[in-house]
Amino acid sequence: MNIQDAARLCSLPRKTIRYYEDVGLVTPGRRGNGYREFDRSDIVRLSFIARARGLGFSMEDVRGLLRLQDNPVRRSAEVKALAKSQLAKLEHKLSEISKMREELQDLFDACLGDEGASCAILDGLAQTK
Amino acid sequence: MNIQDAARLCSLPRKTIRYYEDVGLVTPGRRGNGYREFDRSDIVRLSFIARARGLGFSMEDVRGLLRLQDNPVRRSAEVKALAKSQLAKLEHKLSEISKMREELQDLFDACLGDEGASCAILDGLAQTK
DNA sequence: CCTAGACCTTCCAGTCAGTGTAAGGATAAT
DNA sequence: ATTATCCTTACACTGACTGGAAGGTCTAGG
Repeated sequence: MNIQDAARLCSLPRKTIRYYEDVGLVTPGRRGNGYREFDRSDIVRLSFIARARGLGFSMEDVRGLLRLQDNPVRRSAEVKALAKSQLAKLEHKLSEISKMREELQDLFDACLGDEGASCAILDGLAQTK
Repeated sequence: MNIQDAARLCSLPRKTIRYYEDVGLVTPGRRGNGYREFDRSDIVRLSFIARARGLGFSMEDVRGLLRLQDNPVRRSAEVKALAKSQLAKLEHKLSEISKMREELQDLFDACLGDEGASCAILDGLAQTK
């Protein structure tokens, strides 16, 4: 299977698949003409990566997850620890962004949004508290 | 005032202040010896940028906000429009990350996290749905 | 006057996870 | 044979900084 079909099957851009090969996450075979040849196991691996990235895992973490996935004597506790750390990161981000939204919403609500120059948002940003 | 004191007053790393000058957001004066000289208005401007960045505005947006701040005949409606778009971005991010967390939490809960190799998290990532 | 340490400067490279583009080779359909 | 669509590599760029090297300046103490 060529890269285009692989891309369709794992829902990743071709460029991204080449990049993942560059950084050593996948090693599809090569045909005589230099074309990459993707088989079923490459697609499974790429989909695994895509899903892990979709949960926000860093490339470094994905590497760890793949290492565990490839290791038949892994301990699921180790996987769970990675997941826990990632959950914490997601929750941290959520609270950060949620705080930003609240602050911005307050400024937004205080701003008249009319044709005048006076603006509570700019005032809020400029204030030397 | 030298850059170190400026950095303290606006709560930004020195490196970041130099970067903001590089990209044209601030233009502190220069002394005879080549050192930057920050005055009160530079600090206000840097704090403005820091606060806007803290609300998640992109550098591009910050540029727009500064342009409006500098323009005495601005319409506050324009500022409010920027804020609205930023609020929408924050909410989009929140829902994305919230979805990630939910999915990951489900896998996390299903994983035994013991000394065995069987792992619901890896299975969830590997499944070819 | 000299020196040590703490400032300051510029410039270049690296981060993360890709994405865009150019130049060129291979294959498939007509 | 031609055209269109694939495929390849290599390099540059993104955002928003951050780190480090190499070198100039300033201040305090001896």
